Amino acid sequence: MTRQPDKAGATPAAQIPAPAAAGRMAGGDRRRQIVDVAMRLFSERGFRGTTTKEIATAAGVSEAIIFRHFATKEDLYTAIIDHKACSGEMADMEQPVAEAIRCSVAEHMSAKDDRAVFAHIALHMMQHHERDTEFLRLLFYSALEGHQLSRMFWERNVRTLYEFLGSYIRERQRDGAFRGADPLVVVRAFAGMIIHHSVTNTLWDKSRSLLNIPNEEAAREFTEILLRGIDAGPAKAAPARAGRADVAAIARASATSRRAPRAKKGK
Amino acid sequence: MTRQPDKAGATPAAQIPAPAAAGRMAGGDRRRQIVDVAMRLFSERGFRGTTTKEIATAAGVSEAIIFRHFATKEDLYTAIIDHKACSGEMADMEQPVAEAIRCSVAEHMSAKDDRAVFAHIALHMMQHHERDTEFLRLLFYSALEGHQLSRMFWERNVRTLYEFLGSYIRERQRDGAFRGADPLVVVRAFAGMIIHHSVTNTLWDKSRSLLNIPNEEAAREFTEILLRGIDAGPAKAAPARAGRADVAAIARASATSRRAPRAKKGK
DNA sequence: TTGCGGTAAGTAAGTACTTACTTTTAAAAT
DNA sequence: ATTTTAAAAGTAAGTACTTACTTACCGCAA
Repeated sequence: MTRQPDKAGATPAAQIPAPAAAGRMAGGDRRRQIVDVAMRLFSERGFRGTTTKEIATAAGVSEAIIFRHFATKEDLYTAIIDHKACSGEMADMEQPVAEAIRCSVAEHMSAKDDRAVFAHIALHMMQHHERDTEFLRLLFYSALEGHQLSRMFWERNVRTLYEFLGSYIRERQRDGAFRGADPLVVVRAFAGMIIHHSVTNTLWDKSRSLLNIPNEEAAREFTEILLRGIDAGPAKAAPARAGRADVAAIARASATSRRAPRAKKGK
Repeated sequence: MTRQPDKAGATPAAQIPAPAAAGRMAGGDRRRQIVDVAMRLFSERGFRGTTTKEIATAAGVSEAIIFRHFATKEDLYTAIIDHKACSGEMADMEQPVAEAIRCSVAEHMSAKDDRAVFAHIALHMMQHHERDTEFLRLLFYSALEGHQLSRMFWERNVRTLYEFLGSYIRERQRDGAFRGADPLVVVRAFAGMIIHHSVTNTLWDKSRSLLNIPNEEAAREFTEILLRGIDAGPAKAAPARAGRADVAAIARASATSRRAPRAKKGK
């Protein structure tokens, strides 16, 4: 098996996607364009999987000008973070939560219209994910590759969402509208439905071959499940206590048989 | 900024993690060991981010040995898939669903003990994810990098889960135990809670700083939310119809203002 | 003695980053 | 209005090193 001349057998696609801008550009514009191109490529192939040459070609310039604008490839990444964190007036990274809050969710909250509150948040998140697939992929690559972006997003966004929704749930629990349950677990359940749905759609089932529903329907159904799920109801006790005991039982059982396959090499 | 002598400033960790086996090995053993090591490294740094040199060093052999066993790096990846798909009697890739089905879930199903059914599946999946973090990361890298592994897993595992749980839900709907709702959406909601919880724990919040609960508790609460969420109940109509109409409204509203930022460069 | 597990030392094509040099542009000096 | 100037935009061709993969050659047990 002799070596093939073009070694890019792995991913030959997206090689010369857009020679882009032709003429000379003002410094700031070029810089922004490079960040834009880099973001796209990093989201497609990851930080390690993207070469500075590819970025240069896609931006329609020589490699050297990338290093005129950014000292290192690493710096390009942090530039992306800055760009996302504070690009003008619409900070992308705070959009999903912050905008949702501002945009009418707050009033629904004071009106205690639970369905409207949760459905709005769900729909907003889904629409955001659908529109900015690039960013979702970037986030996952970032988490896997251990870059700052994911940590920053987690602290700024996810934490905020948990606190925000969590405190609303606590309030409604005090109202007697929701049953007693750890609000953070409830938020995780809700966020899980939404985010997993988005991730599935953008990462695994792009063709929607398994499940193809419009965002509004998904948001409505997820909200319905969650709200019925945490509804205080007419003091209805959990019918089957067997389930609980049983879960604990199999937990114990399989905890013992943990060390079976992976014990082979020291350390 | 002069070039540093060791350029590995990006990720200096895990460079010489395990020189591993010393002496000569039988062909088959060595092969399996290499696959094992490669799997670990691919899950940590991705396919593109892992060099054959690193794999060789971690396996305690020279690089040439790797290419004696596997024609290309790509081949190593497919070997991982084969290893996962049909390693002896316990096919790892079919474990989460298939084993859960065999192991007592089936009886709970025929007994129509919904809580036991869902809690068992949830707990089983979570435990599997927790034990095999490596595989979870591998799956995500695979999805992002566009390798076969993720597609194969999706077809073999996720599809099965959806069909399996979906048909049970349909059955219970016919029984009048569950309210009418798209079973696939319900499965997505449930799987979302579980998988997002696992993914969060292994990818984003490893320290559990946001939410730290044992798997059994998470499984129990997620099950509770889902089952109450789809319970047929005493024919209780959805209280606030406002939520539904409203969701459709904001969907329409934001659909118009879609093309704002990303319209700049042609393709 | 031969087949197999193993290695040292390549090789060609990347890979991040530099250097030395040319062109464009826009404002200050004439 | 023209010339000067100088900063900034740009390039071609490196540099030092990595990377996937090869070749030629060991040593040892059956």
